[in-house]
Amino acid sequence: MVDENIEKVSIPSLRRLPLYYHYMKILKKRKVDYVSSTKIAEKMNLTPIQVRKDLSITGVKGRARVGFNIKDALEKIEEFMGWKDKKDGILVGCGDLGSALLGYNNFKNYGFEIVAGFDVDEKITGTEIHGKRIFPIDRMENLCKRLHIKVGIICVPSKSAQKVAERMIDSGIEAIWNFAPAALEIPNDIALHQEDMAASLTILFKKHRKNR
Amino acid sequence: MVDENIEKVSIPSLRRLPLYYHYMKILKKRKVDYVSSTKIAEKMNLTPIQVRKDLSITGVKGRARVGFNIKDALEKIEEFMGWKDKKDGILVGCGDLGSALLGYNNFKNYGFEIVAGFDVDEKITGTEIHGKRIFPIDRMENLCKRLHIKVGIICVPSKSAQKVAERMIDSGIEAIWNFAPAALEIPNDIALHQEDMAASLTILFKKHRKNR
DNA sequence: TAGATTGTTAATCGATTAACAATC
DNA sequence: TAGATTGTTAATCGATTAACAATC
Repeated sequence: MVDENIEKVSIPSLRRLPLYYHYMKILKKRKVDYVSSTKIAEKMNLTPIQVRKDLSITGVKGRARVGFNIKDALEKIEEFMGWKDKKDGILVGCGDLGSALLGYNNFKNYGFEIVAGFDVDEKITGTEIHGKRIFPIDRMENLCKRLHIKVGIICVPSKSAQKVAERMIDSGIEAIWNFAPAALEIPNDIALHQEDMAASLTILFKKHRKNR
Repeated sequence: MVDENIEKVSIPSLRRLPLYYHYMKILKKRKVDYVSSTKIAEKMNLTPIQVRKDLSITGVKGRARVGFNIKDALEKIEEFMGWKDKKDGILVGCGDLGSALLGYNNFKNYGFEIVAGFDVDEKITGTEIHGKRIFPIDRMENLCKRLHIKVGIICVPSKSAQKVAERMIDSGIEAIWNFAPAALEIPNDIALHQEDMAASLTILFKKHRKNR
């Protein structure tokens, strides 16, 4: 049942669920116990039907006239999103953005931890950034295989991104989160999520233009 | 014609266009002049039809049997995406992530520039980060109004995000790029783009799980 | 009870894919 | 010329929205 749903969930739903989650977290802190789809929808300019549909994939059940139990809903969202499964990852490219991600404390709330950083710059290899050790890139394969690490984050300049991706794949990485503005060419069985500042900026600008 | 299309373009298309762009940039560097939709589609596991449909919204015309002129296509994408229009923005919350964004050089390729940072921490106000001056948050309204700044980036902790958003709106900001994991409640006429690490991570994990 | 809210089934809307004539 | 590729129109697919019975 749950496994069937995993296949069926749409990307837009996966983007909305965290918003409901953040909002319900705040309500929980305010000691609120229940919230209706109407209330949630109002806050984020969506329809109540959409909120109910999204929440229903997580398996949470609401109560007519009352709404959703916030504690339950938070639990179910965490479970469905896979935030309860612990996952380790490594990060390559410890420049400004890479360093920021190494220190991003919120990852642990989503079951994710970056266990090490890699870089080519000998000035930073051997040091620690935000408590994470930084290794030369030659050590990646050994470390990833030894610790069975499957998630890799790319924060290198675009022109090195493809090479780093290939090296990650050789190291046994199965899921790549790419922050470099580069179209990676990788096999079909490797999961790729592209974080694209260009796309984000453009979506923001287009929405802005539409409003005027 | 162009203005009609602006309304019609889908978010998924806006996310794909930068990928074609990055890829064509590389080809251009390699002195390649033309590329077919088939070739592009192959590289990113899409269909050629989808690539042609996406490209057609930008107004670029291909040539049968030859494909798309890369120089033309890059030009048209830049134009359509609004990367040629110069836009200034400010950033609030100069912690790790905020600092990284202040130093993110790629923004200028998309016509965007962060002109100043704001923070509550007196240890950093008055200093510069990556060449950008950091001001106390009280100065935001005056500066934004004076320089007609319409774009604001939020990099503060979640619990302050709502307050910062409201302050931005008071300062005349019309488009908010929110990196805090918080569901902002803002008027309908303010553009909002939520950058959600939780959503990104989850999409990556789900793709990964599906592959196995 | 009355009425607000859920959850599900059906209808609509929009994006992707297929088909194919036009073109180089 | 033959055949690869574009661009457009039509068909399909999937996500959103509407309708409404069930429920508390």
